[in-house]
Amino acid sequence: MKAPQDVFTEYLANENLKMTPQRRLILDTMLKQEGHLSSEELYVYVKKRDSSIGQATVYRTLKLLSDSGLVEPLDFADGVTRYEPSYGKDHHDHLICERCGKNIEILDDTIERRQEELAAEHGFTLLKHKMYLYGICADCRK
Amino acid sequence: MKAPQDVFTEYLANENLKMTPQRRLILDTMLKQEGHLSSEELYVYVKKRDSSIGQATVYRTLKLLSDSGLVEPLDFADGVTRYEPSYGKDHHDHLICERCGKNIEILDDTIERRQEELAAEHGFTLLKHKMYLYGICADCRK
DNA sequence: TTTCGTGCAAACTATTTGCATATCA
DNA sequence: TGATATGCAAATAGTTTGCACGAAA
Repeated sequence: MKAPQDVFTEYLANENLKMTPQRRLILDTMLKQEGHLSSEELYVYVKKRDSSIGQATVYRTLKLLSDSGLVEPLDFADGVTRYEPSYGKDHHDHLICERCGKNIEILDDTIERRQEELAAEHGFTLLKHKMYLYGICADCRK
Repeated sequence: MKAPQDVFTEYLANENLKMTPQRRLILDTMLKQEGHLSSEELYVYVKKRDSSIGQATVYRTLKLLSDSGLVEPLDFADGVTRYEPSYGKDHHDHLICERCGKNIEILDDTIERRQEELAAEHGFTLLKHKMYLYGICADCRK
């Protein structure tokens, strides 16, 4: 599997876009973080490494990373778009504790298959789906 | 089953809030519309019936309707929160055409059941879920 | 008759964009 | 060299909020 940095560089070249130190740094920072980062959060980390980088560049780069398939936007419906590295990772959905915010990655073949079937039954070609389960985790229920 | 208007009145009384002509009109307008309305869209309809009503009142009332269980907020990830009447209606998910915006209500017992099981396997008590399937419909594929 | 609601406009938050300058290919 | 990227600040879009006045319980 290609390194993410190479994937990004190739994507940029393909689109007649350019690799820059900013883009390299933002991708690197994104990949080093675990879990789900908002643009704002990523911006904070990025600024620690290069305080001259502007917030707009982070927004713009995240869009590129998303278009190139390296990260995936998540939508927990709190008004903030978060991203997670997705390159080389299996698809998964999310199980979220409404009390403590705990966020567990889940995957279920039965559901995935039924989603395909359901779409087909309605004449749709399925492109993607979003599934979020919200509940209270065991710790919070104690 | 109680009338939605009564449900709303009771909810308000319970919360020490008041029924007003505006709230009555907004609920009534919401229920008369089919499908998924944003606050902005609802505001346009509401203004046709009473042009003195302010947009903030529509936002505030939608929140109350949501809290009282009469309507449900939807999140199609386009930056706009939409609502649909949910009182007395069965739960369902959405299958959305990315090209024409067609929006089909779907429901699948197998998926619903697996969602419960998945949550339980992780120690969660499931409160709710969101599932959106995105694809291209037959018409748009022609 | 007091608490709550309303309309208005201003405030807010997340994100996007215009522009002059700086940088990559 | 010429197209693209950057940082900044201003602009945008959806939504929320402060306030003085008006209305429901």
